[in-house]
Amino acid sequence: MVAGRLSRLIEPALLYLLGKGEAAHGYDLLARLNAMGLTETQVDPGAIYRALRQLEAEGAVVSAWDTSGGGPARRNYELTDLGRARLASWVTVIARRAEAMSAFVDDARRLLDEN
Amino acid sequence: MVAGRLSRLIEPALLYLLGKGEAAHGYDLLARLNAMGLTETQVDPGAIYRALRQLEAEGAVVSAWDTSGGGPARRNYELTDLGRARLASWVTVIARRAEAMSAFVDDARRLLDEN
DNA sequence: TAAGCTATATGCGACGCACATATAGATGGG
DNA sequence: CCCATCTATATGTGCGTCGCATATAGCTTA
Repeated sequence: MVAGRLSRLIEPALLYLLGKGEAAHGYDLLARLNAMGLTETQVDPGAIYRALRQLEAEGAVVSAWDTSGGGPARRNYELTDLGRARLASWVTVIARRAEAMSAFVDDARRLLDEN
Repeated sequence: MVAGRLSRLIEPALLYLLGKGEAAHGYDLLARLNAMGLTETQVDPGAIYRALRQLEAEGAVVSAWDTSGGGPARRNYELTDLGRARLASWVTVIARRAEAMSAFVDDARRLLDEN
């Protein structure tokens, strides 16, 4: 019942992973994002691909097909300067929210412990 | 551009405020919720009233009309045991998410500082 | 009596996902 | 050789949570 969504963490997480500079196509990012444990459930592939395309439409990333390796073609993504700036914006927002949430948790725990 | 939604913080915040036991009708909760600073923008009254009614439908709160005071009638809300349990569930979820977000912020800041 | 505050409520639409499904190239086993 | 499976990208659809607008109505004050 009580679940809690991702609430727009996919986008900043993708920007972060791309900022780390390793090979970066969607399917790989999907695995790495799941490994980060930011999310409570497995991340939906559809959400990844859509987020990447929107980020590209906004100029935060650029992509290029890679047909060199075996298997189906990969769309490789790279972070732009605008993308780095976008990540920085996200960080301040998320930091503020994390702090507010921690404070709330402390208050609520105190209340619950009172009984 | 970079905004970040409430991501389901209204419901736990309401449960918390009701748990503190003070007079509790929607309009008052609205002001107190805004004072908490949990949200980046002002909370929408519609969201409050809808959340309260849904919580009542789920048995987490109960309400009663109060026509004693001046001004329009107020619908006073009270937390149930089920509501307290619900708040406890939320707290564990939010604590985990806040921790993950803090860790992400640290990592991302380290990455951005590398330049 | 008109404006403004208190108080509750609904309509509508956007956005971000969850779940399902489609496609297709490559690879390995029976 | 063909079927299953893995890799990889992509779209369709629907739902929940708001954000914004609007409606209503009682009471207060100028």
